[in-house]
Parts: sequence; structure tokens; C-alpha cells
Amino acid sequence: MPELPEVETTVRGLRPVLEGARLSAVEARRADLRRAFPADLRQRLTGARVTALGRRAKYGLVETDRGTTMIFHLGMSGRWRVDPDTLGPHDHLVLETDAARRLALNDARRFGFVDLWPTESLADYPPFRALGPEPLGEELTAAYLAGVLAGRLAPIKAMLLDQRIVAGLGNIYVCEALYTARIAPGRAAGQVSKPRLARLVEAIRAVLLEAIEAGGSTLRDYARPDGELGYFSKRFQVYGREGQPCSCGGLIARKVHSGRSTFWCPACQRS
DNA sequence: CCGACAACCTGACGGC
DNA sequence: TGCCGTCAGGTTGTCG
Repeated sequence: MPELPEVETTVRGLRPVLEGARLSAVEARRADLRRAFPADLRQRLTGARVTALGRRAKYGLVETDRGTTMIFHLGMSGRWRVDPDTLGPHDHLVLETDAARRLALNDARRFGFVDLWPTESLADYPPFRALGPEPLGEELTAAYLAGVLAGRLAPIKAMLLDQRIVAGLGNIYVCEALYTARIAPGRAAGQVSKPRLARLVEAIRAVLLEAIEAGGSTLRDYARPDGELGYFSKRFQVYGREGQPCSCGGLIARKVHSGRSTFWCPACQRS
């Protein structure tokens, strides 16, 4: 499920449940996801008050009044279920609050993980150290991209998926942003012109904001016990649409590169 | 630097 | 109905 917009929507959905609440119970129902849960997870979080919810790239942040932040990553299939009636086999971590709310981190494929880190030095959390700028922040500009992509021969699509270049884009929204900017995904990154990079920055923002907005509009549904979130049944322009017509009259193509499907319109996305 | 691939897992879906 | 192959939003590491 989760790229940046889904994580952002998740965080917004968790905020009214968690912010200001005290965690009365913390239970890991298995030892690990992709990695082991921190051994002191329960001890550190039980009794703590949640002071803030946040996001960095595709990571969710749950800050507590104990100087510790719980970091979660949803991997491919992770989601938080709110006030579930019953717990299923994939509900791996359960939080209860003093307001008698219950949250279950559900992750069938277990590619996600949960970690703890001191709030004051979050920037030193190893997975955060090399992250590039937030795509919705002011640091992401055409000038920045031009600098970091200069001379690079790798396809622009691969560069955008590299979290060190921009932090938070995944396969779906990279395809969508390149389509919106009318840039061919296979174009050498260092050869995309400055005006096109400017268009790309705008497209990235527009695509992400639209998805977050779509997620926001289903936030009411987010609280359903099934936790259904998905990609907001949003209709993508190219992703998953191989063989279907583009608005230009061309046909959407699909090609696999290093195991990931790329969708694009060869007719109107030019290099 | 670059591309390809495997690994980590389960579930959904299409074809037969 | 069921079995089997294929594919899926991410990250990390290795190899050539």
C-alpha cells in the first residue's frame, strides 16, 4: 500500500486517536516483522504519553513524552487498524490508550518494521541519515535536481525511486509524476533539461497532494475496523493501465526494469 | 556508476 | 472447485 501519501494519510488518521493520549498497553504479538521488534518496546512505551505524530519520507513517527519516538514503516502491506473488533493473524502490534482506543499494526507480508529512537537525535536514525529532501518541502527544486542529477546516466525513473535523491516517492507516484510532466521514464537523468525538471517538481507535488487529498476525503472510512485504506481507489493515469488509451490517443505501455513495472505513454512522454 | 537480481513474506488473481 | 504460476506499494545487499 504505502508510499508517501498513504503514510501521510495514516499519520493523519492516527493523530486524533493518539495525540495527547497515554499508552496503557503495548503488545507485540510476534517477535519480528522484517526485523525484530525492539526488546524494550513495551517497557519504553507503556505509560508514555504521545505528544506528536509525524512523518519522514515513508516513515511514521510517534513521539512520546519519554524522549523516545516510535518509528514505523509499513513496508508493502502494512496498515493500522483502528478499534478492531477482533484481532487477526496479521495484527502484529497492538496499542491501547487510556481513552480505551485500540490500534493494531496489520502487515500480512511483514516487510514493515517498528523501531525506537531518541527524539532529540532523530536525524541520526541510520535509515534517515542518507535520505534526500521531502518532495513536498521547499528543498526540492529544479536547481537541486539539476545539481544532484548532473552527469548521471541512469534513467530518471530510477533516480526518482532512489530515496537519497528524493525521499518518499515509490513506484506508483514516480510513474504518475513522470507522466504528468511528460518525461519518458528511460531518459538519462542528467539529460533532462532544467525546464523539464521544473515541470517534474511541479508534477511530483501535484500528484502527491492530490493523492493525500483523496486519502483525506476517505479519512472517515479510515476508522473502519477493517482499516481498508488502499490507494483510495484513486484512478491512476498510467499505473496499472497497460494497453489502455492515453488521452493523447497513444497506448499505455509497461516494461519491467530491475523487477519493477514501469507504466508510461510512449507517445506523449518524450525524452 | 549502473543494472540486474535475490531476499524478506502473504494474498489476490487469472488460466486451465 | 482447486491447483499453479505470476504479480504486488519497499528496502537492502551482492555481483558483474
